[in-house]
Amino acid sequence: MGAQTEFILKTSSLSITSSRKKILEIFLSASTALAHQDIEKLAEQYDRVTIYRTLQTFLDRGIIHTIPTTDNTIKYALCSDDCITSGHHHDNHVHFLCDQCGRTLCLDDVSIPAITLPKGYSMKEINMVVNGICKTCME
Amino acid sequence: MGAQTEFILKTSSLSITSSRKKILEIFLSASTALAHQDIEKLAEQYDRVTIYRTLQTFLDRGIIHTIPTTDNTIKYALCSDDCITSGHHHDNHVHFLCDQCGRTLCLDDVSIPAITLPKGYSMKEINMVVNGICKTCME
DNA sequence: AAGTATTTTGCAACAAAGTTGCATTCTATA
DNA sequence: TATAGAATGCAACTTTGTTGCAAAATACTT
Repeated sequence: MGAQTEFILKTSSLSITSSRKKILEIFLSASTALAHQDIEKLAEQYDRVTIYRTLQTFLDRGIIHTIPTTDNTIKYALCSDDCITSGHHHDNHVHFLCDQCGRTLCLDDVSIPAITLPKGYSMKEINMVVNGICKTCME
Repeated sequence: MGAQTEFILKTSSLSITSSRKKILEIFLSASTALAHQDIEKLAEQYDRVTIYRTLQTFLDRGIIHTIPTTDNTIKYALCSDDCITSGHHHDNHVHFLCDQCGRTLCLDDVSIPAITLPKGYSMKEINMVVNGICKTCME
């Protein structure tokens, strides 16, 4: 556990601090994407500002990525392995937001289909987010 | 112009007020999706609270829809005609966010491809947002 | 067309979310 | 282990969003 977080930090040439390890652990043990607020609650020993700055650092290094939502919050999730090790970010799966339990899930098995943009547009990133009821809430 | 905004309000059985007309006019003459902040600047004669409430009302009636972005802001855009008149909201085109000029464009001609969710998931809404450089900025 | 019920607005106060500068503490490295 | 550089915590601040309530505007009835 500690080893894994330290490895990720070293790989991204970030210095190893307890707040970074803690926040990484939170992501590693989370089954869903997390909002800033979620992380604040789970890492309450650290200052709000530290969490803002740590999340920003992780985004810059491609350790985590953001998932856009329609409710004015941003959710963060760990990038998959190939996403971390490769130079730039590419996250090719669909995200699912459950309207009932509020969780944000990475549908790793559902990849984003290709689209053709009109002439003159260049694509850098693509996001596909589905709202609905998740498997757990349907049962 | 005034006639069009009043028609939209009447169709949605909303009372006709100057702030609602003004905000609708802003949307009608905008070529891109707008953030709350944009509307505040363009309708500065009205209270911030009024704008929040008006946008919420328009969302509830399906006059406008939201576009999720990765930068923690929500953008609003007019729904297309068939989107207004039909009972519930269905916005089937891809949205484009230009990283250079910051504008959010509705790519009306690019429809969202169908995807298959894993067993047990039900889909209510789907959003597809592309980041990159828009046509105007590429020239 | 005037009066009235209802809705909408603006204000004030507040709560939450995010940012910045700076002094202190911690980490990496020689 | 000493030190340069990076990260953290704190305080103060700005921005963003919310709520209650009185005043004003709108819609409706006669």
